Amino acid sequence: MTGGFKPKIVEKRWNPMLEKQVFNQWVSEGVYRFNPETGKPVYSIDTPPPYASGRWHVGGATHYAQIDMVARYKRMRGYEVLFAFGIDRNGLPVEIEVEKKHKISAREVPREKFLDLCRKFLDEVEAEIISTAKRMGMSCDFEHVYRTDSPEYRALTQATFIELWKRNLIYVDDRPTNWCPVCGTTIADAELEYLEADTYLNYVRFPLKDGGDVVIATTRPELLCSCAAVIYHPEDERYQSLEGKAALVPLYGREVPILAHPSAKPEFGTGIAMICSYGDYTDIRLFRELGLKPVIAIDAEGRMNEHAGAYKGLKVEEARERVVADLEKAGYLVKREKVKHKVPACWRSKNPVEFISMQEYYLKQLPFLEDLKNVAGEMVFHPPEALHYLMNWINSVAVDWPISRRRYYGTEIPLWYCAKCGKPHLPPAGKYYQPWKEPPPFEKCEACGSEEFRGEERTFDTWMDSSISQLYILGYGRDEKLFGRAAPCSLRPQGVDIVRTWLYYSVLRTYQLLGQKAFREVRISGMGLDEQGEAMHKSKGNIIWPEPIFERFGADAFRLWGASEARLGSDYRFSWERLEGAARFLTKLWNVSRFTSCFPLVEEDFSLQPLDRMVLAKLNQVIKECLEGYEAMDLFIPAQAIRGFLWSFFADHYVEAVKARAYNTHGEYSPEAQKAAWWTLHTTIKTVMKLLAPICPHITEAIWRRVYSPKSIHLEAFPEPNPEWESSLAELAESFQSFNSAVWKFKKDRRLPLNAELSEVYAPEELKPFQADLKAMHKIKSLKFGKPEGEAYSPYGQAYLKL
RNA sequence: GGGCCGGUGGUCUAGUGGUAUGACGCUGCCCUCACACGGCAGAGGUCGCCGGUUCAAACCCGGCCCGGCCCA
Repeated sequence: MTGGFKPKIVEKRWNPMLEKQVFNQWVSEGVYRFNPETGKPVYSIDTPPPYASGRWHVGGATHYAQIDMVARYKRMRGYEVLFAFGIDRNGLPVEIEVEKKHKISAREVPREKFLDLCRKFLDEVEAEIISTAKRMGMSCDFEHVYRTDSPEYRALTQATFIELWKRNLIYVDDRPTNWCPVCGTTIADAELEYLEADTYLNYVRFPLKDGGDVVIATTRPELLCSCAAVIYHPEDERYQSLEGKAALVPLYGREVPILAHPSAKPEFGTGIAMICSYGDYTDIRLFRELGLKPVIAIDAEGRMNEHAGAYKGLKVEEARERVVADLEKAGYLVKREKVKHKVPACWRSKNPVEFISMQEYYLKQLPFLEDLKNVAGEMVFHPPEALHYLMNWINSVAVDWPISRRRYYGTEIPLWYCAKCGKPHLPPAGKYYQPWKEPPPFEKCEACGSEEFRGEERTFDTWMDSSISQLYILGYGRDEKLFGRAAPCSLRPQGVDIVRTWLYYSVLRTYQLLGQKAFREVRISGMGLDEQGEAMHKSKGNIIWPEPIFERFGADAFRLWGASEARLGSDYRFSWERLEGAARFLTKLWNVSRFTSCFPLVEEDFSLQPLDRMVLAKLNQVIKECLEGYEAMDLFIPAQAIRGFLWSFFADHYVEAVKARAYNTHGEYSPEAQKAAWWTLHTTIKTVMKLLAPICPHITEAIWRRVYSPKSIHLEAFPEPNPEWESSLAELAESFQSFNSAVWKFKKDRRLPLNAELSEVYAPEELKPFQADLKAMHKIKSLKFGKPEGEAYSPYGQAYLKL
């Protein structure tokens, strides 16, 4: 380097492999340990407990990285951040994975053994997830990772159930619910997804009792045996003559009424439909509305039962084909049309659900919907429009929440039933109970005095556990001091895909238990997509894993990409190109810092030059932008602002202009002016490091510790605009930049090196304050201002130049 | 079928009344003393389509098409 200035940062570029060292230093210094004893306000983040049945792909990893950025920002803003990290270990996906892996069925192995297999599997995946989280530089409290299947957590789930039971919010009912024959359990509406499927629309002739016939259209001919009525639209002129008549069900010969009902769609099929128990939601509604008697024809395994007569024992799909064949043979089948339609399916197994009557426990939610809309409105959403995802769902909730599941790896429903009279008994809250294998904590039945009990075998819907994570992390029921101080939870960050489940249920449960909003703020992010813009699925084989990215580019490059890829709320598409772009910015950052690190840190005897004041004024603007972006939790904004300022303005223009003064090789600048250059360089770099620290925690930490302080940058206060830096000189930035470009272009057009000398140049009048720096920067012998006379000058924008 | 969101150079993105911002990529030149994972310069878009309002529309209104999400 020139003039004996040696950089404190020696390496020419940042080595991402050093990130691990940086992380270990944080751990050994306990930088992110949550300390409830500080007087700082608590900022609690209810990070989604990643589901332990699968590792993170880049989409998931990006989401967690973004949450970490928010956490780090809040920490620098003076909050004691409670950044919990939990692992969601309950529920069906684990069971399905384990069944697949060991080629077993949960129902065929002893429960105890099955649970062990699940636990072992979960431990393995959990270790991978935590290792990835650490490699990404997450600033969670890893010393206190919680698990939703721990006795403490499950005891809390059970305690909330006991509480709600006592308040009469839970009841038993035998009603048609969504039943997944593959998983063997009831599921809630929120757990349904609609899959497009190819199927046949069958046109079936129903004879009329009094002669003649009608043709109905159905996609579910196997349900003929449970047909209870035939409907047409009241305004459908084709069928007015059918009023009051009865039809005979083909193959079964049963007589069913023909009714006019607005649920029939005249444009669908023939406009006449059959109502069966239960083909779909409409069926369920109509049975209830018309008081029809259901005939359940499908059993819990998804097979036809005795009501189906000859088709008994067949699976639904098999029965469908056989029924169609028999209809055709008997002359009832008019035609078949191939159609696409949406079928409700289990979101875990992806199998179509059946509607089957089952006795299950329900949690009342219908009476709370209006209140929920009110508390939802009290929560601040980022982005603000995301509120209506929740509102839309609340508005479409139509039935209470079935909360019991006929599965194994979940929190047990804490109930024992009297073996004699059947009365359910609740244990006292506070302990974790496993009624299927434990004796009851009471002697005899309250009702009949019997001493024999039967333990409940079912578990809860996983969302019963997940929906109290915001209470659990704050110590609800365990640490009342912390809870009283920190509730309601400050932030729920989550993906848009689980608004109707995790967010909705959390809001519901918190309201039911505490009568208040669950969160102060909610951050809703879009989904991570692959390079083609499609969602990543194991089945599609398009998953991109983050670990190779960390190896090649480092966690910070990945994080910067994750921050700058898309605005908050939009989906983000993975791109190797853009990732490389992020990595390149880090190299730039490193090298500007390296350059700056050549110069001494000075705090006095400097005299700021106009060029310096312009930079500081611009820096103020960047600080403001960053603050706005971080407050809105939209990391795209600070990421873009920092990049634009540091690279396109600071490095490209200011640094180039200030080099001569900083080196002051020939002593043409005063020591005060030279020191001002040093001070401005360092002040800007220090500030930018802090602005970027939440997004790129490793590289900023490395630079910080090498040049500025042995203490972590993450313990620094976040920058605020400095009123003393305000200056109208900021308005000259554009003119300054275009003048530089003009000179560069002039030299380029003449194939001159950029360090070639120019004899005479005219610059715009307003740039006069920068005279000395500009002169040195462009090697101009004579720099004048305004517009020259004569034709010896080449005009370049506002500049006029002569060799 | 209904609702919501989006459609801006090859890709992504800013822009809410005066013909367009930035990034990535691309092309050319340059190893200029922080950086070739660099610098400089440049090409590239009539802002999904049609119509309307207006002196003036990417931006306002209506209709349509495409993509996505949610609901029925």
